[in-house]
Amino acid sequence: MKKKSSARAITSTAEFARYVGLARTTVSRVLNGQPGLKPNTIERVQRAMDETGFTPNAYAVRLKGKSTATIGICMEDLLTPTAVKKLAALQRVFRGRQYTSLIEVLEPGHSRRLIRHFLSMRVEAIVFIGHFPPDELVQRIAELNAHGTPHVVIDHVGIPNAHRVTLDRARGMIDVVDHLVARGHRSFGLLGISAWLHGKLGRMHGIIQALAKHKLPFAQCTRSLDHLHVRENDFEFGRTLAASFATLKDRPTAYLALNDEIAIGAMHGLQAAGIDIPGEAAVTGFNNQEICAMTRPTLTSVDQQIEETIRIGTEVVLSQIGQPPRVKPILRTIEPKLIIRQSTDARPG
Amino acid sequence: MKKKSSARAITSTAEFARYVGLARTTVSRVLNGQPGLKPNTIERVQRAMDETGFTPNAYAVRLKGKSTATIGICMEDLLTPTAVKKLAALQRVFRGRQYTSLIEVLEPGHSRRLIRHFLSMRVEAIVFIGHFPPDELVQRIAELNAHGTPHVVIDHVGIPNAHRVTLDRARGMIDVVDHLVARGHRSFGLLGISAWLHGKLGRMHGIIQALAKHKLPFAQCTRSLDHLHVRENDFEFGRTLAASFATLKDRPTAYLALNDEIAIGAMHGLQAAGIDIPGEAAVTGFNNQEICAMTRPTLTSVDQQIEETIRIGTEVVLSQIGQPPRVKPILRTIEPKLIIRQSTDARPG
DNA sequence: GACACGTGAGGACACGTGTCCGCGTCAAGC
DNA sequence: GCTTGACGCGGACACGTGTCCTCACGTGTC
Repeated sequence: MKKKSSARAITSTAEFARYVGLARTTVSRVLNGQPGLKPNTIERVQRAMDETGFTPNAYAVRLKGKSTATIGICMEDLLTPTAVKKLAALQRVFRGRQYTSLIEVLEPGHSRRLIRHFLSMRVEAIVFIGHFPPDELVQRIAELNAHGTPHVVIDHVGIPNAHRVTLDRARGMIDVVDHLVARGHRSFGLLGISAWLHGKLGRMHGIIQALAKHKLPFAQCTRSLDHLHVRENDFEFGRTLAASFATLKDRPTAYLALNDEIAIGAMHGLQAAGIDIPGEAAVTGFNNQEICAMTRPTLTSVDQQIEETIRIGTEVVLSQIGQPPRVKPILRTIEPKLIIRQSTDARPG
Repeated sequence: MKKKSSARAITSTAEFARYVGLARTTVSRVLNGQPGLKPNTIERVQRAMDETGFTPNAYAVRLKGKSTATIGICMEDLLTPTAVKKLAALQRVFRGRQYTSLIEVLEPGHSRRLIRHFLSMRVEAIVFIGHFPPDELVQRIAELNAHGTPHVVIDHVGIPNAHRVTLDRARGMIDVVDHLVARGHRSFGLLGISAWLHGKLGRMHGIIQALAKHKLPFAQCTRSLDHLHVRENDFEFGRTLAASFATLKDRPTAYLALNDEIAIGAMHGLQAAGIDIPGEAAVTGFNNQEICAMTRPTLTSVDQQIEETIRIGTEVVLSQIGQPPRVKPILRTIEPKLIIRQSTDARPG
């Protein structure tokens, strides 16, 4: 409060101790909460800190060997809502456990430099969120393993050597197909869902499995027009896809989209062609973003269970700290949850 | 590549120098790119770094007095899309200028602790993004000023002592009203827009100004039902507000919403009451989020010009570094931009 | 053979902190 | 008056790095 005109900020405990009129060691003991100090002394230091705004130099503190209590978080970007929701949840959990987060965005081709930055900051673990060039990530994980730095990869495919937490997308699509079949649908348009990615946890695997269960032949019951348009996985991609489907004679009655944006685009495309949703066509998204409740009709989607994903993820990564390196990669899967809304709430035809 | 079985990671240049077979000082000179070294020596060090994954301890480097090149970014939350977009843009700019960002979310009541954390990390400046408890923020800014640490507050009202970059919301609403008046609208419903905030740059100020320009008496031409519902500034708030408006005999033909979520909720509420948009009612949002292009009809909104805001913001904050403290707070304003879409693209019925 | 020059070794110090240790000082209790 | 604690002082060392300095070694040149 006393402004003090502050000639210049105090930058060391020595200087600060002179200001308070105590020995540097005494001040240090106050700051670290050691016993054997008079309440009066403690209060003098507290007051002086408020007056001067002095803070111990974190770099010197960490240097002396105290744990850095820092976790590196490596993001693909900060643009997709789901990625950011994961980041927010993650930072909240770490903060609750007294860890500081070091958040960085990875530009493809610079992963090596970024990891080196994390290591130079002596992070105790690294979390990867988003999708990265797989060969680059595999390489970095191998280096981290050799280096003994714990890690976890959140929901990324094709990184067999990594500890990871992955959403069971197959399970999600099984629920979607079950739901639509129960509503009477027998023909399905696939929007942006292709076979070339993922393994047993992949979407396509779930769709095939579910159709087989209902004795519906995959080849006859599904249709994809992805090859007709530039794949951007966004609203516009969904809209043009749907426009193409709308021109078909025997078009599917249900449409499964890779994500919510494509699904919403598809709804626009279908509606623009005069097709009623859900009366004449059902549409499903994936990710269950807030936006799903704001469309007309509201959009049935699959929720990623982000909170639980992050909870498990932090568990996986924190359990490695201070332990000998694991030989076998950890794999935890998360069950998504189908959220049914208006866009699938009618029987076809 | 060579795995090397890595007994344990190398943690100091001394140890590393022994590994390479050079003197510590020589290694240090290589790492800092000093002249007078044989290419062969440099290459030996590079190779050893690749083999061992050794990285210099950042805490020791910074301790020796080298600038920390770190900027603290204080966020309200990581949930709203606009806040996150600002964060992403900010980090990108700082990275391009070789600054590291320290990103933290501020929980109300803990601002003092957070700022102390930033200061202990010896950040060279602090950026605030989002809305905070004003008295708390005013206090923190005063402390930063006394401490000599540069700062900038992005788009926050009621912080007169801070350097800040603020969106001219009045300008945005003037453009909105001009547009709607040109389309023939004369009566306006206000959704979540109240007078109790902001000054000359506030929305209400712009609305009043614009209506006056068109000789439309404010009291007769505008209507607010905010008091009827719990103010949450979200989709549901907009929906219920619109439902209330729909029951009015002489309801307005145009609706100005505080943000996009309310606007979209309002569109749902009006449409549910059988009112056609834009034929029977026009709706405008604010922020121009991606979602505006995904609704039916697409939503006219006001773009925050985030890129420019951040560009100016970094300019303001970086210009303070290494300079004597400014006595007068800097204030830069940003002109928003009206994006016209379907939701206002008709003359009232 | 003397000299300059290029290259690297190795010692020294500083940065700000935590912690240990021995030594004063002061007050209370006998 | 003496002992005994409680409390604080001040010296010392370590942490890993950058930088400066002196010194040694080798090579090429005159």
